[in-house]
Parts: sequence; C-alpha cells; structure tokens
Amino acid sequence: MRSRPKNPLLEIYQQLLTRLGPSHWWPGDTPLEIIVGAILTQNTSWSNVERAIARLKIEGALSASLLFEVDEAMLAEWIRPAGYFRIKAKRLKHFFHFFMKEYQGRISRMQAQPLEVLRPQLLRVNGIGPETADSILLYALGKPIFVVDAYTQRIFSRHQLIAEEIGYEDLQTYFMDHLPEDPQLFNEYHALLVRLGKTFCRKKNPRCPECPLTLPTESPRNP
DNA sequence: CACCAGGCAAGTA
DNA sequence: TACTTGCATGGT
Repeated sequence: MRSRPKNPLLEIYQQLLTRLGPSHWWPGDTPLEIIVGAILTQNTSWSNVERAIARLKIEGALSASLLFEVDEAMLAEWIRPAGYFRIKAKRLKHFFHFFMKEYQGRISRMQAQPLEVLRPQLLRVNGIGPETADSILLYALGKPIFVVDAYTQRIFSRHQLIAEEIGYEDLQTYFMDHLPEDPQLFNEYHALLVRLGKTFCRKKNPRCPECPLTLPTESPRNP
C-alpha cells in the first residue's frame, strides 16, 4: 500500500520556490501604485507599464484625488507607453470614480470590507475583469484570493494538469480548493508562476525545452 | 517584417 | 450563450 500522493500544487510550489527563490512581489511601492499597475498591465508587458508609472510619478499623479480629478485626455498622454492608452485612461477614471465615491479614496476603508463584498463590486467597474480585480484584492489589499493569469493557464495546461480550455473561475477554484487559504502563499505562488512563465513558458517556445519544472503527477507505478 | 505581452468589453449571430 | 474584434506601445 502506497502512501497517498501528496498535494501536487504544493509540491510544485515548493519546487519553484527552491529553484527560483522568493520573489518580493508585486512590484509597486504602495497599494495605489499596485492598483494602477494592475490596470495598466492588461495584456501588456510590464516593461511598458513601468514607463507609464514612472511618468505618473514625475507628474505627481499617483494619488486617488488627482487621478480622480485629472483630465482623461491628459492622463492618456501620461500613460501612453503602456499601450491601449485611451481605453486604459478611461478604465483608470472608472476605477477612481468608484474608489472616491465608495471609499473616499482611502485604501484602509476599502480594506475593511470583506472579500465577498469587494470582488463583486470591483467586477462591476467597467474595465476591471477577474484578473485585475483579484490582483487588486490580493496584492494591494492582502485578501486571500488566488490570481489566475495567462501564465498560470499556459504552464499548467502544457504540463497537462488542467484542460486547455479551462475558464478563469474554474482554474481559480482548482487552486483555492487545494491550497490553504493564505494570502502570502497565494502571493508568492502567483509571483513564481509569472517568473517561470516569463523565462520559460512564452508562446514562442511551445515545447518549454528548458522548463525546470518536473511534475509530481506520474508517481512511479511499478509494472 | 511578424508576433507577442501578467485583459476586457462591445459587437455579432 | 459563444465567438469575434478593437484597443496600441515597445521588445524580440
């Protein structure tokens, strides 16, 4: 009688942590900056987002009241390097309208609300979808929600741990059903997946020849 | 040159 | 409901 296979998700996590080391994530100095970054990075490389954030800092625009008040067209110019700059300016305005109206532009007020209230609220803001909402909840507010992204989906489907066509919520449920509800764990796990993905799991090399991840799925069953 | 990057919403049938 | 398309800059 063989012992129960251990939790594959935890094994993969330990493996990534050992090989890559801890991440120090999300790149952002304040919760507000993390929120802005979460919106700007939609379908966009982080290096482009960094330019936009740098510009916002130069303009002294990384505050809730300023982002609420600033002219949308001017904001668009500031964030131009992040791409989709008109639509993202609109999305930032939508979020900060919501943030001022519901929470007076204060992170602590927002943080005081439970996850079950915040997530649906965020999803109703035009321009905030599941990944952006969850990134804000986890990385800016420290709420225990697992962030799924393109890398998560690609890495796990290439290793045939999940179906290729799995949806966001199902994949998130898969993780959260098999991991302890710990924001720090969710944070580090997602960070590790992105770092692995950036290096080894781009669309370019579908084979992932150098992928350092070895799977716990096939426990050696003796013939 | 073509393709891609830590999505999302709006339009179509 | 289930596809498809627009959005846009900067790196490879």
